[in-house]
Amino acid sequence: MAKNNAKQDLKPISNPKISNSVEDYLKAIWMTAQDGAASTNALAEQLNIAAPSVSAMLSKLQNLEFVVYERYKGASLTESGKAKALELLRRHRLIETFLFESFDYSWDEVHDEAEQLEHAVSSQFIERLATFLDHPTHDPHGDPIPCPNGNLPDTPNTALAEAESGQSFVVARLLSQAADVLSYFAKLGIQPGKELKIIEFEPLGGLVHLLIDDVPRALSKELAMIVRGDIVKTPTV
Amino acid sequence: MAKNNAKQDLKPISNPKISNSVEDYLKAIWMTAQDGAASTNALAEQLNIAAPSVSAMLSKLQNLEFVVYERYKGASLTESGKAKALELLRRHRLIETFLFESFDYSWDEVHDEAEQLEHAVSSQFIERLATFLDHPTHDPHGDPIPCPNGNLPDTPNTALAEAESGQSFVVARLLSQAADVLSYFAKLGIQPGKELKIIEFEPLGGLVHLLIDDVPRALSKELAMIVRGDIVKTPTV
DNA sequence: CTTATAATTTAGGCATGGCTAAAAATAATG
DNA sequence: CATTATTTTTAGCCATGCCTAAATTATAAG
Ligand SMILES: [Mn+2]
Ligand SMILES: [Mn+2]
Ligand SMILES: [Mn+2]
Ligand SMILES: [Mn+2]
Repeated sequence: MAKNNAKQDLKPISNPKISNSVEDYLKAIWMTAQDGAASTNALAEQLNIAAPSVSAMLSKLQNLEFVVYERYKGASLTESGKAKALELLRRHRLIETFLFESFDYSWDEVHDEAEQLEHAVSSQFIERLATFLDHPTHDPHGDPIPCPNGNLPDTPNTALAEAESGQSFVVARLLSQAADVLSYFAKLGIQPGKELKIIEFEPLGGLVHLLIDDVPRALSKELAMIVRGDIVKTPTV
Repeated sequence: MAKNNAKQDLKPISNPKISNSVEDYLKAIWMTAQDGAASTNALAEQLNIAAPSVSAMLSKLQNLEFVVYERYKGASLTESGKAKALELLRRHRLIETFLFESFDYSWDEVHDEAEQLEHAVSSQFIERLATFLDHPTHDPHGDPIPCPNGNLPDTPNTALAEAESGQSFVVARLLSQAADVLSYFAKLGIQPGKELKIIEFEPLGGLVHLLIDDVPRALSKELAMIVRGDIVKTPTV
């Protein structure tokens, strides 16, 4: 008859199972500010939660020592908070990879499912999953998967918009979580691994003309900022 | 800026995402009573939740029309409640099968993980999973996996305790969720698919002596009631 | 440097799902 | 059938997270 008698000690022994919400907040802080401070509004926006609720949660996270928070000045992760955030990010991206590779999820479907599953899986599950997938370093969007120790694999990060006429560009990553943006890229055939040939940049509007699978296409500057990768001087033969 | 403005209409349009708790209660009612009525205490026991909490939840389930509930007389599932319960059971058992087959989970580890995951996966995930596993009919414990329409595949259900000296018995199912019981069976090599030879039953204590993988073993009557399967008159050659 | 605007916090609620202690109903027993 | 024992419900709390409306504080403009 053990029941739920945890009652909470003053300093929780160690693993009082962080709630889904707390996990998502920590991840959001990391995504918004990495090592800097994330503002209340930015987090409210990211999480789609009203600002006062965020305010309250930031105080709570401070008590849990996941965050350093000063009123009106935003919150930044402590070491322990950062570790939790990266752990969740690892889970999220491994799950996305799995859904994409093994379950034929489309590119813009993986995120929502992973957003839920990330909270439900055990660490045993995650390590078995990593093994099953042969320890991938990047997810289907090209985002780096944090290692168990929190290291982030290197990731090419030159924007397509920074390339020049005549160059080739290998896509490594798409810096967007918006489903409509992602499926638009998918429709164009722009995905990690794909090689693009830049025909030319328009002088003023910033439009870029390029060849995707030998088909001529045009992309706005905004979208060309989202596409990240490497410039290749010597096109593959 | 949609926010969480659902507010709940009088009759919820259709899918206001049932909570984990509600799902677990419905499953517990099904497991405790199938089509009959489950008592408050039985559910409290199953779910490891205090009886007053169960009482409150049963009223709530009645309002949601998942249950017919009369004070002091227990609750029984409505059609809609039963459908939800079987849907969850399907998720649970498919997930257990997956963990066992693809992730090398041991037999007694699958349950706890599935207990969480079952609430987090979408129906898209579940149908992809079913395809991935090639539409299994039974989980690693031999429990039938409900079909999407709620049908339960047939399952051999003769207790080992009902067999007779000299007969062979093919294990199909182990009617227990207790991790210690399951790992004890695992240690003995008793698992779905295994063929046992019954040497003899002790006349009074009910102990059964049998051959498992040609090794002589003894099993108590209690355990022999948990092992379910088919009696085979003609041992395989 | 004052005022208008924007960001953030406080105040006050609400829903969900737990708990314990005490009352009430049902079931079992002499 | 009266009394005890068991089961179940009621009453009263609490924690978590979310919300809106109303301060308050910071920031930007004039
Ligand atoms: Mn999430
Ligand atoms: Mn991703
Ligand atoms: Mn569950
Ligand atoms: Mn099972």
